[in-house]
Amino acid sequence: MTKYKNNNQFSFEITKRIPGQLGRAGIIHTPHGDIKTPAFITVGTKGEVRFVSMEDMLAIEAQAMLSNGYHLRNTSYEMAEKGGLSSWSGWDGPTISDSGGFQVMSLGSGFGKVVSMKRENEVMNTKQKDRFAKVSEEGVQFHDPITNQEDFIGPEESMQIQCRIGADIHMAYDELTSLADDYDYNVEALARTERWAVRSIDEHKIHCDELGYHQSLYGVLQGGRWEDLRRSTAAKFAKMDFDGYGLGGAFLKESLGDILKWCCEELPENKPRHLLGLSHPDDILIGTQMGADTFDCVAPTREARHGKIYTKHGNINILKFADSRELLDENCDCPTCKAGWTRGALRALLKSSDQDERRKYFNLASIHNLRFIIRLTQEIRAAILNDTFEEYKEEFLKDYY
RNA sequence: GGGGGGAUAGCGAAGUGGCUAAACGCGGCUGACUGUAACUCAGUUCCUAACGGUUCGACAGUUCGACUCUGUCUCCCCCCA
Repeated sequence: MTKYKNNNQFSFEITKRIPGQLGRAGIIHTPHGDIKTPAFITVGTKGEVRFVSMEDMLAIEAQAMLSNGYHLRNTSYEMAEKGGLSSWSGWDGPTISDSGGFQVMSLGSGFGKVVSMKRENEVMNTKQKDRFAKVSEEGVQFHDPITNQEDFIGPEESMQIQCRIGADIHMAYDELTSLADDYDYNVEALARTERWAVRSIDEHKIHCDELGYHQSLYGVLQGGRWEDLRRSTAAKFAKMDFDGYGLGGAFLKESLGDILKWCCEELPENKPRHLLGLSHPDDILIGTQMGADTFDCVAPTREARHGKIYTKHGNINILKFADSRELLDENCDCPTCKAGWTRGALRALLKSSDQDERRKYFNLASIHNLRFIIRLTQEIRAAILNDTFEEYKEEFLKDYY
C-alpha cells in the first residue's frame, strides 16, 4: 500500500474556552495542515464539492473537506495508488472521511425521506423491502439500484475503504437511527454501534500498523434523543482509544443543545468533536456552545442549488428576485458578491435553459452559501477569543431570524 | 376558386356522448431540504374565503345528457389552381 503524507502527528489544542460553557476555540493539527476551530468542513462526498473548484475552496477560506467512504468504495483503490484523497482530489488541506454510517439510514430506514429535524410525528421508516441498506450484526448489505452493485460493508470493510482513501481523519462505523425509531430500537442499534466501534478500532489498528504510522480515528456517538443512552455511550467511548469524536444522530432542532451537552459532558475535553451533518447557523451556534469543534453539512450547497441563498438577515429564495439589482448579501466577502453578481442576474442563470448557465449559477450560489457559513465559524472563533461569544450569538440570531 | 386539417385553462397538448373543472408537460406561485440516490422533492395554478358558479373559437340545433354529434359563422395552417 502506498505511503501517505505524514509529516506531523494529529493533535488538538484548546486555545480558549467560552466561560461557563462546554464550547471552545482551538486548533486541530493534521498531516495536511491545521484546522482552526470552530470550523465548517465542506462536504465533497465523492472527493470534490459539487460545482465548487479547488480554487473556489481557497477563495472562500475552506479549511478542510469531508468525503464519503460508501460513495468512494470503488474509487478508493485508485485513490490509494495515487497517494490518497488529498493528492487524488487536488485538495491539499486536511481531509476527513465518513464511514458510510449515514448511508445505513439514508439508504435504509430513511430512504426516500427527508432527514428532517422538525417533523418527528410525520416520519415513518421505509418498509424493509424498499430499503437499499439492510442492517445485521455483522454489518450492512447495500444494494445500488443504478449499477446493481451489491456491497457488504461492516466496520472492517469501512476501515479498509477509509484507509485506502487515506484522509487525515477517519470515522468509526456507526448506525444512525431515524427519528421514527423508538427507544427499544435505539437501545439495540446503539449496542451494535458500540460493538462496531470496537471492531473499527481493531481493524483500523491493523492497517495503521501495516502503514507504519497512525491515521486518526474518531468514534461516532449515537443514542437518539435519550439522555441515558447518550451519556452511557459517551462515557464508554471516552475510555476508548479514539483521537476524537463524531457526534451523530438525527436531531430534533429543539433537543440538539441538550443532546450535545449530555455527550460532551462525558467526553474528554482534550479531544476534538465533530458534529456530523449540521450547519444551519443556529445549529452551529448552539453546537459550538455545547462543545462541538467542527461541522459538516450538505445544506449550504444543496440549498444553494435549490435557490435558497443565505444572507445576514435570513434566507432568501432567489426565484423571487427577477430583475433585482441587489447583491445576494450586502457587505458579503464571497467571490460571487465581490464580483458584483446581482440577484436578478443569478436568478436568470438558474432559470436558463442552457445547462452551462445553470451550472454557473450552482457554482456562484454554492460558494456564496459556503462562504457565509465559513465566515460564521470564523466570526464565532474570533468572538470566543475576544470573550464576546454570547453577544455575538445574540446579535447574529437577532439579525438572522 | 378547389381540397384538406385545426381552434381545449397563461402556453403546449390529451380527451371524441354521461365516471370531465377537464389527463399530462411547461411556465407561475407556495413550501421543503442538515455526515448528498437531491441541477431534487411536495403542494398549488378557470372564478369564489366558502357554499357554489362559469367553461373547451361563436351562435343555433340533436339528445334525458355535448369538450365530444349536426348546421352556419369567425379565425389559423397545409395542398392544388
